Amino acid sequence: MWRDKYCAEIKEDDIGKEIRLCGWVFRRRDHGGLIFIDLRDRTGIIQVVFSPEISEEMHKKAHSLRSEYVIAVKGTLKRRPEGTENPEIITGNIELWVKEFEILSTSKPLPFQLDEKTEVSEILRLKYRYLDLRREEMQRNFQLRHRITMAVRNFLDSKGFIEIETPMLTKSTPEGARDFLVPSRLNPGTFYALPQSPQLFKQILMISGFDRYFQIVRCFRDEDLRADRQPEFTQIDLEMSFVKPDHIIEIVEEMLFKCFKEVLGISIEIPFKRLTYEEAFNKYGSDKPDLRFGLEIQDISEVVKNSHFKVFVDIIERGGVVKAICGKGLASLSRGEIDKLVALAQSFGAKGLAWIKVKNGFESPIVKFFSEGILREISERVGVEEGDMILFVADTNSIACEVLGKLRLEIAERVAIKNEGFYFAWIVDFPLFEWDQDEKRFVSMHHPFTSPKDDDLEKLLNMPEEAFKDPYSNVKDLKAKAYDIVLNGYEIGGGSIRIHNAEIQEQIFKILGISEQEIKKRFGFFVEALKYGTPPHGGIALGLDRLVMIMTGADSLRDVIAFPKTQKAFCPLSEAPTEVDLKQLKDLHIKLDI
RNA sequence: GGGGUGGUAGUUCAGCACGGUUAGAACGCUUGCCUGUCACGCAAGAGGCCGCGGGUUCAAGUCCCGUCCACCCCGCCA
Repeated sequence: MWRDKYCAEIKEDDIGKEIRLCGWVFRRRDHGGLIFIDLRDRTGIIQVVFSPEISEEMHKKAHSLRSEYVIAVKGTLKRRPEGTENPEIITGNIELWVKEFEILSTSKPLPFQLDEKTEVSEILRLKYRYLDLRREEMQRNFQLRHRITMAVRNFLDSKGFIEIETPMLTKSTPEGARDFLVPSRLNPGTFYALPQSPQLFKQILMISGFDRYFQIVRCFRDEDLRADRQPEFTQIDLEMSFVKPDHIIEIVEEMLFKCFKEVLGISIEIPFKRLTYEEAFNKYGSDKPDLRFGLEIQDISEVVKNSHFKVFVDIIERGGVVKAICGKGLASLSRGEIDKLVALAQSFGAKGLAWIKVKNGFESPIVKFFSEGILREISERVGVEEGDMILFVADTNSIACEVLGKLRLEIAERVAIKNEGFYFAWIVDFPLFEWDQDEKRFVSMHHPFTSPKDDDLEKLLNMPEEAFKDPYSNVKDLKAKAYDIVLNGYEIGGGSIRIHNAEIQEQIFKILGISEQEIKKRFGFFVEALKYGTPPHGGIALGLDRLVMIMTGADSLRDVIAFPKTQKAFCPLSEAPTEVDLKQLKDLHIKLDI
C-alpha cells in the first residue's frame, strides 16, 4: 500500500501518528524556508509541510514540485500552530510534516487552472477532460451520480425488480427518433441500430414472466443536441406486470423519495401533483411545465370579445382564442427591447405579440381599443402589478399556449423569479396520437405500444379507416394510459401501460398508417410474442442524466456525463467521429457517397 | 435546416461603434529572494497567425463578405 488514508479523511485523532498519503500537488506555497503543499485526492485536500529542520534533502527536493505532480509522502501528523488554522477546509486544524516523499509522476504545465476561480471554455475542458474531472465540482457530481444509481438499484432490488441487460446491437424501428446504425459485416447490406430505448425487449421480458425488470441502460438517439440532450444518455428503465398506472406512479414516487433522502438528505413531498396534459398545456403552454414560478397563461377571450380591437375580435370569431400572461417587471422595456420580444414570439410561431405596459396606468398603442373596465378585468385575471406588462397572443389555442409558454420561460429567466427546490409533477391523460403535418398522418405521442384508456378501447377498435387520414377526426381525442414525470421544467421520465393484446396493437399500427407488410417486417416478432400469453404490463423510463443534473444543480448534461459530446456530437477528447480505413469499409461492403 | 451570442498571450478577458506608433490586464509559466502560508508575498522575465480565407483602404485585431468552431434557442427529439 502506498497510503494509509485519503487526504481529507485524516482527523485530529491521528495527531502524533506517522501517516502515508498519496495525491496530486494542488497548490504550492514555497517560502524558501518552509514549503507548504495542498495535497489533493478525491476526498479533498490536506496541507503537507516540508521543513529543512525535518529533512534538508526532502526540503530541497520539494522545491521542484509543481502543479499536479503525483507524490507519495510519509510524515508525522501534527496539530497546526495556534493562529495558523484554516477554517475553510476540513483538515484545516492539522498538517503533515514530511519526513520522506517520492515523486511518482510529473506533469506538464496545465492548459488551464483547476481551481474554481475562472470559468474555462467547455471545448478545452472536454479536450482535457481528465484534468477537468479532477476539479472538486466534477468529483462531487460523479460521486453524487454514483450514490443516486446505488440508491435506485438498492430500492428496486428491495422491491423485487431484477436487472437484466438487453442488446445494444438491435433492430432499427421506423417510429421515433433517428437511429444510430451499425453495419453488419457478416450480413452485407444490413444494419443493426443502437437502441433508442429497450422498449420491446423489456415488454418481451414481461411476456417471459420476469414480472419486474429494471436496467440502468444506455440509449442512443441521433437527433440535434441541447443543453439537456446528448446523443447517448442513460435511462433508469423499469417494467412491471399486472399493474395499473397508479402502481408505476407510486413506485417511482417512493424511489425518488428514497433517492433524495439518501443522497441529498431532503424529504420531497409525495405524492406529486398531477396535471392532465390539457391542463398543463393550457396553463403553461408545455407538457413539461416549470412549476417553480407562477405566471400562468390566462384565457381572456371572453373579456376582450366585446372590445373594439378588431384583431382580437376577428380571431375569436374565427374560433381562435386570446390568451395572456404577466410579463413580470417588463414595463421598463424600451421600444426596441419590446420589438425584440415581439420578434422572439414570432420565432416561436406567433403572428404577433400585443402588449400593454402597467406603468402609471396602462400604456400601449392598443390601449384605446379597451374600456377601463376591460383593462381592469384583464389585469386582475393575468395578475399584473405596477411595473409589469401584459403580453397577449391571439391565435389558435395551441399556438397561443405554446408561444406564451415559451415567453413565460423567457420572462422567468430574465427576472429570476424561480423558487429554489424541487417541483415535481405527473402529466397524465396524454392524447394517444398527434397529427404529423409533414407526413400527413397520425403518429404516436408516446410510442406505438401505449395502451389507450379503457373508455376509449371500443372507440378505437371501431374507428373507420377514413378517420385515420383525417386530422380532425376523433382519432385525436383518444387518450393514452401514459404519464410523464416533470421536475423543474425538465421532462425526467415517461411511461405507460402497454398494449398486451395483438388485436389492439395491430389496430394502432393501422392508424399509424403502417402496412401489414411493414408491421410484419418491423414488429412481426413482437406482435407474434403478444399472442403467447402476455400479462398486462407497463413501465417507465427516467432520464438518469437529467435527474443527476437537477440534483447536482448543474445547468448542462455535460457536467454530469463523464465524456460528453459537443453540440455537433463531437468528442474533443478522443476526436470521434473520425474517418476509417478503406479496408474497414470494404469489410463492411460500404461505399461512401459524400 | 433556421435565429442569437462569442472566438485577441497557456487561461479568463479588455481593446473594435470612431481603422493610425511597440496589442494590454489579471491569473498561470520561468528565474531569483523569502520559516507559518493557505488564491502566500516581493522582484525580474518569457509568452500573440487578434479562429481561418478573401475584400475595402496608403493603412485592418478594429470595416465588409465568406467560412470553421463553441455555446444558447427554434425546428427535430421523450
